[in-house]
Amino acid sequence: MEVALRKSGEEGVIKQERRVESSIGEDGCKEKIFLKDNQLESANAEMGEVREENQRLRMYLNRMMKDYQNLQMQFFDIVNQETKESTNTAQSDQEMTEEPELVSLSLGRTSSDPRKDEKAIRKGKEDQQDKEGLALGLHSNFEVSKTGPIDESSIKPSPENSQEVNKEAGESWPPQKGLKTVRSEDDEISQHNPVKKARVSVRVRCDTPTMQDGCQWRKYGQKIAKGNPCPRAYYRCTVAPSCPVRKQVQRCAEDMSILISTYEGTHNHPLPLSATAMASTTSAAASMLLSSSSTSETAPASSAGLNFYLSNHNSKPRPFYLPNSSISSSPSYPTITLDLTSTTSSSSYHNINNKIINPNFLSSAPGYNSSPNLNFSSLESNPIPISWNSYGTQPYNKNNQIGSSLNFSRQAQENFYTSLMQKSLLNPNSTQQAQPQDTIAAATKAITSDPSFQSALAAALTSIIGSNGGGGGGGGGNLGFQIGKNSKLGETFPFVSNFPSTSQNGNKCSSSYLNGSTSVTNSQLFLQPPLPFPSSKSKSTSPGGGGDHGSD
DNA sequence: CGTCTTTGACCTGCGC
DNA sequence: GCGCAGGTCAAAGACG
Ligand SMILES: [Zn+2]
Repeated sequence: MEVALRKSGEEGVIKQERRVESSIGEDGCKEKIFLKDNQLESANAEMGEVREENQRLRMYLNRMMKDYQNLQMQFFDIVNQETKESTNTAQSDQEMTEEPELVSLSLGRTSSDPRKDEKAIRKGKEDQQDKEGLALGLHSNFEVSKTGPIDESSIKPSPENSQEVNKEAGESWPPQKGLKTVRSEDDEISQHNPVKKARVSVRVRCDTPTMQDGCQWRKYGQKIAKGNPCPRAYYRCTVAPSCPVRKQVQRCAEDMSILISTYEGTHNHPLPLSATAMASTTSAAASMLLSSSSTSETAPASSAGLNFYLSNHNSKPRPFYLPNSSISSSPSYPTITLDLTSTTSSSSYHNINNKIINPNFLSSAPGYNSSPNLNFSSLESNPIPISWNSYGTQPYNKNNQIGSSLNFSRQAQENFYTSLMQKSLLNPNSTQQAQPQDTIAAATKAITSDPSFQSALAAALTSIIGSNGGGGGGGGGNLGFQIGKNSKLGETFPFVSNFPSTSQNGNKCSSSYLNGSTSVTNSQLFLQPPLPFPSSKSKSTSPGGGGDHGSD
C-alpha cells in the first residue's frame, strides 16, 4: 500500500508542478527559474508531507487491521458462545448442523428409486467422515447451530416458497434443498425448528465467469432461469467432501458485467484465509438475518456509500433490475444481497445506489473524505432488496489480492500493487464512467472495487454487525457501528486494504487484466489449523454465457 | 487416469 | 392432475 500511495502521491506532485509550470510559462525566464526552484522546493516539501501522510496512513491501516482482528475475535467468541448455548437445547441437531440432509440420507428416505438410495448411502458415509473430523469453520456453522436449525433441510415448512428477492438475475433458491433424499425424519425436525435459511447474494462487477472467493467450487448444474437469458450455474463447495455450502452464480440480466453469486449454508470445515472473507460475510449476514428476522428496521448510518439492505420474508422485494417484475415474493428465506457493483452502466434502479455513493470517495485523491456508511433498510421502503454498495463506481476490477497485502506477505503486496497499477494504467477504460487520471484515484478505485476487497469489507462489516446487532437488538437503528471502531476513518485513506480478507487467488476475476500472472492459487494461510487442502485446483470456470442447458 | 465441466434427464414444489 | 420452473443428478466428454 504504501508503495502505491507513495508512487501515486509523487506523481500527483509532479503533475502539479507541471501544471504550475505551464501556467507561469510566459512570465519571464528569471521568474520562471525562480519559481521553478521554488516549486521544486515546495514539491519536495510536498513529497515529504506525502510521505508523512503515507506513514500516518500506514499507521491507520495497521490500527484498523488490529481493530478488525479484535472485532473478528470478539465476533467469533460471541458466536461460539451462542453456539454453545444452542447446543444445550439441540444437541443432536448440532452435531450435524450443516448437513441435516445428509443425516436424513443416512436414515433413508422413502423414495423408491434405487439410484437415490445408493447415493444416500454414499452420502451417509461422507457424513460420518465429516463428523469425525468436523472442525468448526471460522465463520461457519454458527448461524445454523445457533438457532438450532438445520440449515439445509428445513425450509419447507412454509408453503410460500416462491421466488424472491432476486428474481432478476435469478438468484432464488428454491424451497428446499433439493436433494430428493431429504425427507422423513429430518423434515420433522426441521419443522420443529422453523429455520429460515439465510442466503447471501453478492453482486459484483466481474466479467469473468466466476468470482473467486477463495473456496473451491464444483459445478453441478446449470440452468436457464426464466427471466434471464444468462444461465444460472450451481456450484457446491468441494473444499470438504461433505460441505453443504452451495452457491448459484448468474449474471445480471440487465448488466452482464454484474455477477451475482448467492451463497447458501455454512462451511463445515476450515477455510483458506482467502475464503474467509466471503464465508464470514455470508454467515454473518445470514446470522444477522436470522437473528433479526422480523425486524426490518433500518438505520441509515451515514453517508459514505455502503448500503446494506435487509430483506425479510414478508417484504416484497422489487429487484432493481426488474423494475416491474412481478415477483411473487414472500420469500420464506431471508436473503441478503451485498451489492458490490458500482452500478455504473446499468441504468434502472441501480442508480439509487449511486446516489448514495459519493463519487469522490474513490476518485478524489487519497480520499480523506470517506466516511463509511452503512444503511440498513427494509425492503419495504426500498425497491431494492438488499444491497450493499461499496463505493461507487468502478466496474470491472478484478483483483483479488487486496487484503492480503498489509500483513500477509510482502510479495503479495507488491504483486497486488503491481497489478493494480497495471490495471489502472493499462486499462483506464475499465471504468466506464469516470476515468481517473490520477493514479491514486485509479488505484483507490481499483482497490475498492476489487471483489476481494469488497468481500473483505463485507465480511468485516457483517461481522461487526453480527456481533453488535445480531444479538437481538438488531431491529432499530442502533446499529451504529463503525468500521474499525474508528469513526475517524473518514480522515484516512479509505480503508482499502485493511481487512485481511482476501484472496490471493482471485484470478478469476482478475485474469483478464492481470494477464496470467495469477500464480498463487489458494492461499495457504488458514485461520484455523490447516487442513490438507489441495491447493491448486480451482478451475471452475463456467457459466459465462454459454449455452443453456436444458431447461426442460 | 483422475478430476472437473457439460448437459439432458429427472425430481420436486407450486399454481392453476 | 397437469404443466411450469427451479434445482439436482449423473453419464459423457474435456482437460491436465
Ligand atoms: Zn465448504
